[in-house]
Amino acid sequence: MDRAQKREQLRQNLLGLIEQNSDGGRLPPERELSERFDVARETLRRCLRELEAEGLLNRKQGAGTFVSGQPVVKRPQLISFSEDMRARGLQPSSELLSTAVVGAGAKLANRLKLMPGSPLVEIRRLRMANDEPMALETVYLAQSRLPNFDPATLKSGSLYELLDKHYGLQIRSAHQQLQATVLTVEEAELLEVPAFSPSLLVERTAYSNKGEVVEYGKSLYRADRYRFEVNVLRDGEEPGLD
Amino acid sequence: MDRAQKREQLRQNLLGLIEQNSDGGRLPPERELSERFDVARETLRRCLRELEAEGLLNRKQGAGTFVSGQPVVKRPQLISFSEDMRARGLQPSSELLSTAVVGAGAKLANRLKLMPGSPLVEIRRLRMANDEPMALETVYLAQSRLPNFDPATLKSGSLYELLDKHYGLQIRSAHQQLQATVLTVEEAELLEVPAFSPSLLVERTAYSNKGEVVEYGKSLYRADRYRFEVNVLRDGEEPGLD
DNA sequence: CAGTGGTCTAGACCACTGG
DNA sequence: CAGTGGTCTAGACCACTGG
Repeated sequence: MDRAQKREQLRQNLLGLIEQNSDGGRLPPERELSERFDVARETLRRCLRELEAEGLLNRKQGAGTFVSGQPVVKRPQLISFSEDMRARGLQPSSELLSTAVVGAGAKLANRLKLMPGSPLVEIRRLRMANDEPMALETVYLAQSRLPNFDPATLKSGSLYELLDKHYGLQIRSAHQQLQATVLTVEEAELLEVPAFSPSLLVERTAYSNKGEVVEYGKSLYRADRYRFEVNVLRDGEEPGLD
Repeated sequence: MDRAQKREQLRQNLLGLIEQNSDGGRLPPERELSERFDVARETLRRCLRELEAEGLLNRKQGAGTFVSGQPVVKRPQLISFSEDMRARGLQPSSELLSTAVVGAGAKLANRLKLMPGSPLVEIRRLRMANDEPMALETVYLAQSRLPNFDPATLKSGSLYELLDKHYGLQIRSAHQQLQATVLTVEEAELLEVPAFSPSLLVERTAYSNKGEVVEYGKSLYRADRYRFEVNVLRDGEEPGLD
């Protein structure tokens, strides 16, 4: 039998045990399990660790290994504004405020990993939900990656879709930073709230599947209409570290 | 030397090596490292696995272990305020503002899945980083789960630790909601910022390993000193799943 | 092919739990 | 205190890489 298959087999056996002992049940001790399934205790433990990381098990030193009836927390995903709004039951739309080509300043050059002064496409959009302003978004992309870019295509569609279809750029991951801020008079006007209203500022750096920075953007969300949600798990173990 | 300290020591040594071989450099082979740092290869490997999961290393069978300059998406984790601050290189501390027993109103009863009117322990703390106010935190727990609760123990320690040690309650996951808001005069005073300053409001519902709601809390973070970070992946891809 | 990381073992001892 | 999970070891063999 193949080695890799051995751990897979063991995993299946353990999953069987977990099914039988639902919610709160205790598994036999590790030494007994390792003997029963004919694997070394460390091999068994590695498998148990993975199942624990997936939320199926719960181990406590000195006490035992328990089946946890807990639903697994879903990993947060990168979704576009449109997807986000639809998931909230709202109808997304956009108003293109401006597009421009600007030279990258120090900060933007750094974020996008470009030489300072590199030409950037700047896109400003007012993002609406059920025809009410929800967020003010400014996005920067390296112009060199977008030959013959036509801003008009953005009037209705999604930026990510455009990047994918026209330029083969696929966003794979993003780093987001959230902070609270206060709107300027101009921003407040666009979002149709009183000047100096609070706002949730989301900065996003998006990476392609090759690890290149594709996009840097900042969105100002209306504090009265938008909440950001995250589900998180406790503990350092990542499932399947190897 | 303590066992746990041994892996910590090893980790520090490896971090040192990583610093020296920046971006793309190759680490010595595992067998050599394990000899150099006087640990078993499996121990070394476990440490390497962790560093890889954190995105600092990149291992490839047959080829070697490389320092990765690439941003890797880290799974977001539920961490306590103290852990959060330490990760940011700041020294956490707390000032206990008040503890009280209050009856659950409709909203709190709903959040904590209790009958309205159930007694709740309310804990208010000013959380500091490097002795400067960082956040104002209010936490609610069902009193019935905390027999003989002594608020004094909270003066220095971590709430999660207390829950674990004294009551066997382990937090396994949480749902967090973030929004921007404005501080009241009283809140601003405690946080030592001007009245009506913006603030990042984080609401958290924490679940035990059995799926019960353990804690509901809200924290007001100083907008000028705190950013919340999330890394997200597009689509179903999970890094490091086996 | 030599050299690398990946898997697995059998066994020792430690740290914690709970009666 | 017996029993549990947690750490670590020394060594074997496998699977893959790259010249």
